Amino acid sequence: MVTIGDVAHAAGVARSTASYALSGRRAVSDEVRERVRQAARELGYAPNAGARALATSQTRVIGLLAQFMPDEFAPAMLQYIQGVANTARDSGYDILLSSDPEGPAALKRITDSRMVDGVVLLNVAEHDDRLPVLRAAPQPGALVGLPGDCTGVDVFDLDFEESGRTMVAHLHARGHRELILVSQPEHVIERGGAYVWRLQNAALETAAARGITLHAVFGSSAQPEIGRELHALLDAHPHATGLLLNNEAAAAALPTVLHERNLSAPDDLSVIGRYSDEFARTFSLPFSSIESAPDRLGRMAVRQLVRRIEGEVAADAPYVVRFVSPDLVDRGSTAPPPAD
Amino acid sequence: MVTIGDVAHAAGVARSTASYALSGRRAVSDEVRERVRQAARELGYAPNAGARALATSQTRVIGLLAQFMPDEFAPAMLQYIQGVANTARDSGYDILLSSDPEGPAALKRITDSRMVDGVVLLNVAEHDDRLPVLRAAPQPGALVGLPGDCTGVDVFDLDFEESGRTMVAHLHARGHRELILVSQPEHVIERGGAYVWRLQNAALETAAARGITLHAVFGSSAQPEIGRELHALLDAHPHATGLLLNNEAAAAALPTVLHERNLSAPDDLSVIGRYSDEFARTFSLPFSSIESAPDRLGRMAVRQLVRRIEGEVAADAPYVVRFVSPDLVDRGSTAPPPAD
DNA sequence: GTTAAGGTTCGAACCGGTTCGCAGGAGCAA
DNA sequence: TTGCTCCTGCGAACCGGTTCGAACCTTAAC
Repeated sequence: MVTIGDVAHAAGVARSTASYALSGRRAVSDEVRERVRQAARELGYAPNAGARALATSQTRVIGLLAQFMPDEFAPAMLQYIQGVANTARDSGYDILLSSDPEGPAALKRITDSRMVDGVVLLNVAEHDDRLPVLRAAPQPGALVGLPGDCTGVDVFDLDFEESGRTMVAHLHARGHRELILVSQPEHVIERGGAYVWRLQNAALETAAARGITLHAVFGSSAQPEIGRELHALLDAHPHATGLLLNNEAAAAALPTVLHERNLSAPDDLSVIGRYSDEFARTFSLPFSSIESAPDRLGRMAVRQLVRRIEGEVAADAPYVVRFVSPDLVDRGSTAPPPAD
Repeated sequence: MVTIGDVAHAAGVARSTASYALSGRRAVSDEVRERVRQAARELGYAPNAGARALATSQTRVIGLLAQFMPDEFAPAMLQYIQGVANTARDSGYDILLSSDPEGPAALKRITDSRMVDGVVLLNVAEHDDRLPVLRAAPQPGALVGLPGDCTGVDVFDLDFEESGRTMVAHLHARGHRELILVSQPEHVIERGGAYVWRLQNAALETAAARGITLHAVFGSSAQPEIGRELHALLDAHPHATGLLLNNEAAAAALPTVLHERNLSAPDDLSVIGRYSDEFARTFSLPFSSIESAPDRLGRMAVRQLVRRIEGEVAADAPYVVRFVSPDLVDRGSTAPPPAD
């Protein structure tokens, strides 16, 4: 392989001069700089990443720890990954992806061996095993998802409280007085998905404050089951006029269920979901929804991480916990309740 | 950070001895080996990846070049990535992910700077811009997807010809004599998706050889359109009794279309798709399908790549082009045609 | 008792970059 | 002419591993 020594030799200068000519970190005469660049181009010189990392203790690589939950919808995860990957490379970083089932060990390996300058954790749970490892690591970290303890890391998440309030307020404003909220299954919460609680509690409080009824239930995340559950729910609450879905499987199953009951939204039932626009497109769901904006969250996390890596924020600058406000994407599935 | 020098010092030996003690590449007395290991453990030593790469010219990282097509279904892509990532780490490799829209430049950067020991290309097109770059690189490469020219790389793909034959033969064996094949849209083919042709041509030949009718058409990959197109198709060919779908959007839209026409599979229409089991689960599709096995293909590609990296196959060993035979996953959507 | 063989360990060089200190030369003022 | 500064470029050291050759010490063989 062609090294900077070869370039220097071809240009008739010392290695150090070639390095300075290419990096611009010290003044070099115009003439020499041009000769060096020319030589580098002609020889097809590309600096060796390992050597550079060794010399500068910078890898220009960001670690991305994704955990694939078998019961989670793939499109959303891929959007997170894309948001992170694209933003990273716009900032001049590559991505080291770990989809490791046992995340903490992988994280430790990657940070200990200095393969990365920083780390993004996706899908962070309430008590996440990866967090202690990340805090002990010398590299900065950014999370997507809100853990119980946010010290030492920058955190980005959707504002689930606000999402819950918005969903209820939206339907209440249109005159609905009895609503059903289908959350994700309990095992998602047990796994650390506290966001399910956050949305549900905020929704319940809002409903209580406004004096309307909200039936909150957990639904399965598997397809045939959730369909049956939705039927049962609609049977059990015949006077409910609004349906809130914080459960992607339920949203995907609902069109069929409505069809089978010969109902349509918003004429018979107003519906609001909570999922990404991409998800809506993939399943061609006609329901208005709170946009979960995975790409945006991924981008924000990387941006902040890069700022920390490059020292644009002081190492002791306070850590950020930022909630992005929910956008309600109107697909026309809400209206005043039927006159009855 | 703690270096091997620190470990050596703590154990009272030379750096080289510490290195040999840890790597086992030369004999070291039991006593010293134990002392060194002990010291490494106590100090929390982890070798610096950059330094090791520099010394050994091995990074133990595999580059993964995924191209996200906006009109492609995310779940499948994620499965490829998972298959690659999991197999890689079982073999002791990490993954450098590039989702670069402009793949060739990213590939060149990664290989030139020696960030990776080898490369896996996903979603390879008939004439793929990344291939010349890969051939010029010093690292070996493995592809998922069949390009026009396979020289210099190992190639893995589903056997689309066999898939086409199987689909037609399966229905013919059950007595069907007029079939419809919905392929992916033409722009997928123009982009280099020759596999669409491969399946379609094989299906047409098989139908011709068996003296039955096959209407082959291209369908959109967007949701509202493909639904209308399916309706139009069924209108246009009222005597067709079998439907073959090499188009994921069509498969996802079909349940609704059937419902709207008050048809059901297999009683009124026999249906076979071509998509992954994961895809079927995500959309809870009740149709039998040719399994596209993305995880399996990803795994095969990494396995072979690792063999080449580690020199288990001679550098001049012939390159592999392997087609995996299609599995037909029976979900009970095929039967003899209705008596009529 | 000398020599050969074998097992251990050490020191030095190397991988390919970056960076620091210094030296040589030009330009300018005193 | 001397003295100073400024501009360029060079050499050497360093980052943290790995690996080669040689030296040392036992032990065995003749």
